[in-house]
Amino acid sequence: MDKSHLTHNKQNDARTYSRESATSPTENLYIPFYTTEIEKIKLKTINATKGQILQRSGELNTKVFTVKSGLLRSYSIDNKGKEHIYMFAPENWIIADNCEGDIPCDLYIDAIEDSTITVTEKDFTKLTSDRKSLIKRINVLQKRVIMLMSSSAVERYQHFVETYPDIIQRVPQRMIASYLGITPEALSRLRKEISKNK
Amino acid sequence: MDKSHLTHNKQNDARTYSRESATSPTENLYIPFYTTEIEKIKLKTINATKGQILQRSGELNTKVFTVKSGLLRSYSIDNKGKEHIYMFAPENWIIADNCEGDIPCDLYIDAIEDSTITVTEKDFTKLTSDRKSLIKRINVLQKRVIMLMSSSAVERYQHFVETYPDIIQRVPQRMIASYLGITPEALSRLRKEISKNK
DNA sequence: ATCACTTCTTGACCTAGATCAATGCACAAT
DNA sequence: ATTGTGCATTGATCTAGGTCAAGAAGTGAT
Repeated sequence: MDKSHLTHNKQNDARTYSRESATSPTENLYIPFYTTEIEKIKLKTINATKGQILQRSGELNTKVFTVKSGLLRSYSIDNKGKEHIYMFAPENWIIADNCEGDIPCDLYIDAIEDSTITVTEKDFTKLTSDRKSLIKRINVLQKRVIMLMSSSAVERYQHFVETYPDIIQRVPQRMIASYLGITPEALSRLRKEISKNK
Repeated sequence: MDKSHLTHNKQNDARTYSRESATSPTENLYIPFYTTEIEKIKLKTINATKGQILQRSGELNTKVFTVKSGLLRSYSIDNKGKEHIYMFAPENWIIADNCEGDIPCDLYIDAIEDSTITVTEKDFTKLTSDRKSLIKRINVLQKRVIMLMSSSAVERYQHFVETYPDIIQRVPQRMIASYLGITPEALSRLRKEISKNK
């Protein structure tokens, strides 16, 4: 039996791998919403050791982290205590929760490797309205990704009902199902369950 | 047995429901990336009848649709022919595929109700670099949402391997699993299957 | 009124992936 | 060398949700 995948040594490979090559600036897809020209407020550089937490879910006025070396990740923790990784951020990537100034963030951010990071303040006063819209949109998508990873169909349905009560009235159920990522049959049964339990 | 949920009449409810109230401008989370000031190029207003397709997956130079009345949706179709709705767009919402000018789009857009829509051209030449970054980010999230809804764990893993070969080398498998939305055990088994079948 | 069409529901069965528990392994600290 | 710790693997079993097929009920057109 082929066991080559069992003996693959991650750490050694990493050392011989060019860390810059796979994430060229033009391929940097993780930039959340600032450019370096505008928001150089309270910029500082810090070192984080492996496992160090830089941001916790529920915090306010979260920062924007630019990874100089090392590797960060952002993740949420569901009601069963399970982690769901939202993204990884290697060298030259930017990572942050896109929550607005006075809204508690959803994500934890910590260091997977010892890392050097620059930290910047968010400054919403300098954002144009279209960039604010974009950020809102990213936020909605962030929540949707996390829900798809961590919530049951029932939870996703209930969230949809609360968030878009008007849409429910106007589209056939099979489309709601399609939006939620389940079949119409599953949605039908799930609605029956919900109406039974109240 | 309670059958009230069975006799609920969607259409009649919709008529007595204020369509404006639930989607006030400040709550508009679907704006993709333009504001009305900048991109008023080739703006025209069209009427679409229920079921009419405004955009197909694979098309280039797709437009931005602003819904004046009615209801649109965007969706992808997977390799089994199944539709996955990415978003709904009722009155005053903006809907588009965020694909860049010369890249074929992923989404279909059609009318769920008879609708009146204004159509605008995308103009990437007028975008600042940070807005381009934001759009790219939205694009990545769009793909991730669609993948979470329509692809198996194996497909999502293979996509991850291709997209982030460097990350694979640097993080423990349980974190890849967490990113993919599956358990470490499932990832282990799935990798075994893949290595067996080649 | 009737026919065609679509949506929703329900039942029976299936499957991808989850859960739980045990084992083996690499690596770090002593 | 040994003990601990975290990670990957494997097996056994469970379950949320999928698939397939058959009705029921609403809607629209003629």
